[in-house]
Formats: sequence, C-alpha cells, structure tokens
Amino acid sequence: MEGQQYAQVILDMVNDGIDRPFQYYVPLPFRQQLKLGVQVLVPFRSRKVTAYIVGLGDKPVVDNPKEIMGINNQSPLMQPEFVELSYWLSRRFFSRWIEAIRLCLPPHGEKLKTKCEEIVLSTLDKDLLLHESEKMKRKAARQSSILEQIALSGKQGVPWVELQAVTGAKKNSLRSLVEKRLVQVKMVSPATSYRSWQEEEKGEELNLSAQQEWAFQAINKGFARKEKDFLLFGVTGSGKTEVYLRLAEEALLRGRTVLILVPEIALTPQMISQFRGRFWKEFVLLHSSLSSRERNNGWWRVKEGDARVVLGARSAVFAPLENIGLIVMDEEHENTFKQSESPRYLTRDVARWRARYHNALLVMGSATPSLETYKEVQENKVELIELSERISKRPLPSIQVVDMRREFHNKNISIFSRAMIKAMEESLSRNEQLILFLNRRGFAGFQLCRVCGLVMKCPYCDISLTYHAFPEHLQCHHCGFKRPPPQACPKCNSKYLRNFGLGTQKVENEVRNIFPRENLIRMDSDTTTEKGIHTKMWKDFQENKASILIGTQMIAKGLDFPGVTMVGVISADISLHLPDFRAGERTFQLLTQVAGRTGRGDKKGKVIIQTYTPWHYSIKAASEQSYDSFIQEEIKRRYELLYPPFAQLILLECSSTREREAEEVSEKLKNTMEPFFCSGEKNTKIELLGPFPAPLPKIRRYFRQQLLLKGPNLEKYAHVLREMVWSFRSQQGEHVRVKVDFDPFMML
DNA sequence: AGCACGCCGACT
DNA sequence: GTCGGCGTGCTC
Repeated sequence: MEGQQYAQVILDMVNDGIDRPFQYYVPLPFRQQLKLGVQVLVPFRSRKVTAYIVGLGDKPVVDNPKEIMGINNQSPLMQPEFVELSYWLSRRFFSRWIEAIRLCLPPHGEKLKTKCEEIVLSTLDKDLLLHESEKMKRKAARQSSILEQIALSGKQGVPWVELQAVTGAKKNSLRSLVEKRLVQVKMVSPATSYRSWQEEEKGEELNLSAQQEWAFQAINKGFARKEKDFLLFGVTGSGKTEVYLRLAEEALLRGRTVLILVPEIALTPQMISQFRGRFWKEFVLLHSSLSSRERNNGWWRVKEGDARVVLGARSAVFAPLENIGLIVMDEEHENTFKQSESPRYLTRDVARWRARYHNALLVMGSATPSLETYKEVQENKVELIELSERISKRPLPSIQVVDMRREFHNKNISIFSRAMIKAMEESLSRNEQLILFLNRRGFAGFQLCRVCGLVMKCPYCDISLTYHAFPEHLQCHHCGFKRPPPQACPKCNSKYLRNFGLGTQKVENEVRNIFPRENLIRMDSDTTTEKGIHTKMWKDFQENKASILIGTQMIAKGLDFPGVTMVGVISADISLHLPDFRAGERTFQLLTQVAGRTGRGDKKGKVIIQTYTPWHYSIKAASEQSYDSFIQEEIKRRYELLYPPFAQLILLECSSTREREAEEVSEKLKNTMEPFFCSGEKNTKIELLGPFPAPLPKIRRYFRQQLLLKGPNLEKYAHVLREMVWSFRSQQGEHVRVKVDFDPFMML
C-alpha cells in the first residue's frame, strides 16, 4: 500500500470556528509515515500551526489543499484509540475536539530528558520499619509516614518524588532519616532504575480472606469471558485493595495492562504503597502534584510500555496504555471524578468507554455506590460483588443523632447541643482528640423552622429554596420558582424561621468560648488557600499539637488520625439542604465517611450528628449504617421526580460582566431552544427550566444565569443541541460566555 | 486564534 | 482627500 494522499487534521488552537478537521495534501516522502494520531506542522493562512492527524483518505474534499510541511516524529503521539476517544468525548461533553485531544497528549509535550533519580531505600526489614515508624508517629509524623511508605512497598525502595507527593514531606525529614541510618538514598539513572537496577523481588504472598478470595474469583472469571462490569461493594476496611491487587496480577499474567483510578492521590497513601511494592518496576503514579518533569517522565514510561500498572486520579484515565485488561475505579461515587473545566467529562464514562474498546474488565469500588451504578446493578448491567465483613473486625462507632429542635424547645440556642458538649468534654478529659465537622461553608442560605424543622422547598422540584436578601425572596435553583419568604412556618405556624448558613469561623469562636484552654485548628478554604498550610495543619494535628480540629469537606476523607475518638457533625442540615438534587445522596456519603474517621485506633469511636431534620432518610440511614435503607428511599424519589439516573440533565450557563446582559442572553437562548425541545406535539418529556441565577450568581466579575434541560435519553439530542448552542454562541459578543455541562455535578 | 477585508471619523 | 478605528468572516 502506498499510503494515503490526503490527511484530515485538527489544529492545535482553541476556538469554536476552527474546531473541525482541515484537509491537507500529503507529499510523497511522508506517505509511509503518516498515521492517525501523528503530530504535524501545517500552513494555515500565513502561519505554521501544529496539528494532529485524525483521518487519512485518497479523495480531496476541498479544491486545492495545501501541503503538510513536516511531521513531528514517526511514531504517533496519540494512539488511534485516542483519536476516536477524543472525538466521542468532545461530542458527549460538549467541548471542542482539540480540548479533548489535549487530554490525551503528554503533560509537557516531548519526552524530557530525565536526570538521575533519587531512590530512598532501607535495608531494615518490614516489621522493624513499621516499628520505627510507629515510634515516630507523634513526634515526627512526616518521617514516620516516609518509613511506613517504604515498609509497605517492600524493601526495594521508593522514588523520592513519589514519597514527596504522597507524604508531603520535605528534604529535611529525609535528611534526618538518613542521619539516623534508617534509610539510604541512592542516585540512579532512569534507565537502570526501572529496568535492571533491582532484580525482581516479589512482595509477600497476598493472603486473601475467604471472602476476598471469593470476590476475586467471581471477577476473575471475566478475563476469560467478559459479560458485565463489576461493582465491588464494601465498607472501608473490608479489603477491596487486596482484591484489586490480585486482579491486577492476573491481568499482567495475561499480558495486559492495568489502570487504577482513585479520587485523590493524597488520600490513598496505603493503596499506592501496596501497588508500588507489588509491581515495582511496572508501576507508575500519574498525578498533578508531581513535578512537570516527573509527570512527563511517567507518561512516557507508560507510552513506551515500560510501566504496565498505572495508578492515578481523574486525569490518569487518559494514560496511554495499550491492551488494557483491567480498569479499577475506587470510590466510584466520589464527585472528584467529574472534571469541572471543559471538557467536563465523567471519569466513569471515559473508563467505561476505554474498557469497551480494550475489552477490559471494569471494576468499580464503593461503600456507598452512586445511584447510577446501583441502578445498573438492578438492571443487571453491572454485577454486584459484596464484601460484607470488616477485615480487622473493628467495631463500628456508636452514632447518636441529636434533634436540634428539642434543644431549641429547651431554650438552648447555641450551635452546640448539650450532648455534643458532653461528648467533647469527655473526650478532652481523657486527653483524646476530636474533630468537628461542618459539611460546607454556608453560602447558599436556606430557611428552616427551628421549632418543627421544616425547610422551605420548591413545590415542583423538592429542592431547598435559596434565600436572597436583596430583594428579599426565596428561589429554586432548579426551575427558577420564586416566592416571598413566609411570615410564619407553613406547617407549625411558629415564627422562628431562621436563615441557615453557618460558617466555620463562627464555630471556631464558639468553641474558643467554651473550651478556652484547648488548642484548635480550623481548616477550610479560607485558612488553607496558601500552599503548604494544609499539610502543616494535618501534621500539627497528627502530632497532637491541637486537640480539636474544625473543618469542612476536606477532613471527612483525609488520613487516619488514630488519636481521634469523637467526631461531631455540627449541622447535617447544611449539606442536606444544598440546592441540588444529589444533596441527600452526598449527605449520606459524607456522614458514612465521617463515621469511618473515628475509632480507627484501638478505642471505640463516638459520632454525634446534630440536625433539625432527624427524620430525614439520609440521616437515619447513615446513623444505622444502612446503605440499603438509604438507597430504597432515594431511588424512589429520583424516579418520581425524574432525576438522574432516570433522566439526564444538561446545564447551560450564560454569563456576562453585565448583569442585565446575562439575563437577556439566557432568555434569548431559552427562546431559541424551546421550540425544538419543548414543542407540545412531540411529547418528548423534555423540560427546559430557568433561566435563574446560578447559586453563586457572580464569580470573578461575571454574572451567571443558568438553564437546565431535563429529560430521558438527552444524549440523543446532543448533536442538535450542540449546533444550536454553538451558533448561538457565535452570535454573542466577546464578553458573553455560554457553556454547556452534560451531567452536571453540584450545580454551583 | 489571528489576520484580512471593509465601511465611517479626524489628520499631515 | 487619506490614515486608521476595530466589527465580520475566513482559514484546508
């Protein structure tokens, strides 16, 4: 075959107008080398532009195409899979093709020269290392976790950059470990470090419990004959990681590669060290907190086939692996798997796409599976594998729900209930640590009756109404419904309606008043904006420099704090009444996770949850630790109100620096779309809601108005919608932005 | 994106 | 009369 004469390319420029293939003539000398995914240089107008080949053919589609000027490298930068994947992704998630292509490219372009790498290793055996690590836990947390990482990964040693990424340690911690002769540092050239430097030394045999073994076998069958994806359902500590490890080994044995996706690298140090220990030379961590050189290096190791086991967060789903045999998505329900900038992809969808392409096994793991996954289990599209027992057989913490209405009746108007104060006192008197958890900074105020706990909700969407002060009104951020605030509670007629929106700052002050002698750390987005502060706070708390930690979301997940025996949730209502249809689901997940934070050492933990709505199914289910009772209720609601997973949502946002304009533009967009989607005779069941201001109505000088499309099988209309929005967007002025989010998460 | 073409105000 | 403002429009 003498090669194709014409090439379709996507130009490496981000702009709506040119985000489509352009055709070029391929001069003879290039014919043999040009393949899909190759990076080329083309003349465009009067300039040279980088571009990527997305199609080859022997017929011209334009009159006289220009010639390709040069090719970057013989080997394609993108595998053919990515040409397809990026196209699909750009259509599904309404981005430009080039934006999707960029996700598939190496993080910093060309392969960078790697300098020598520092490997930290230790000659001590595992138990000794763990012992030393334990000794240092209080006094030198960083050094302790370095030792722990090394111990868990076997004695081969760990690249320093990786230790840094996982433990947040600085060079000085390493230096003192070297002085204490606990570790050595060896400089290795990258060529030797991954290939011949250390002979294969298998980690210890994996001892699976009977239940893990059973789970492994059930999934393992899929390698021979794949039928469905899997959901590995098990609480924290039920030993999902060992099952993943065994499956990964199995995939490698079959000559295939492995992709492990986790919600956040910093929160999974144990898993990383276990994978590194087991797969050593074949393992690579892909993550944004690594230096750019390191990331680039890791990417190329995968590309060149040197690393066959990849572990990483969201963006690692685009690792250039070939012949994937296994994709694991741990903590499948986490919302960090949704990318918030364009392309606003769902990692789950990309993972599934790749699994199909490679005919690989897809295993999703969670203790609180998303409704999407649960529904697929019910529909028999995903096979449920359950790990029911906890490995260490540690007792679950005792969970107490405090009814704040009763506190109010008893004239306690403080933010702390008596039960909470008592538990705090007890814990502090035993010299133990405690965490106070505030689900989220209160930005979107809702109205709540302090007597009966009623929250003002939208009569159509069952979503909490958001309070606006000027002019004073309540509004639904789902459909735009508006009403004045009631004078008295519609249910019990009390006048004690309160705007809720409690900040961590206030909690801090209150705690200082009650416990003036205790040290406390407050951690939220206000106090952790500076880089490094975050890790310092962790460290201080871990080293017991404070007895109370107050924080938002970020502490719910986090690392182990063995000293913590009590967790207080100050107001479960705040996350429960976010203006989002997933509020109930997220609250359940959060509370379940929070409960898992405590009692991880040898002492049994105590959890106190304060709420004005103790009867809410999310709270009841979380306090009973019952996923089942939660899901039964939640799925019913989603079905009745036609929310995902029974329908899809597409969020459209128009924003402008001028408030009036944002409103006008969104109204205009609604008018252009309405006839197509909502004309009566079609009966498509599609609703077009809004426009209404975004829950955060102004961000960085831009006023934001939203529209929401809601209906079953919306993906069928993606094509038309895209055309519509794209042409609409091109008619708008420079200072107007229009964005589209398919399957939005947290519509803030 | 960037660069050309095109139709209306104050300048050597 | 021209120089130049940046509003549409096109680029294989």
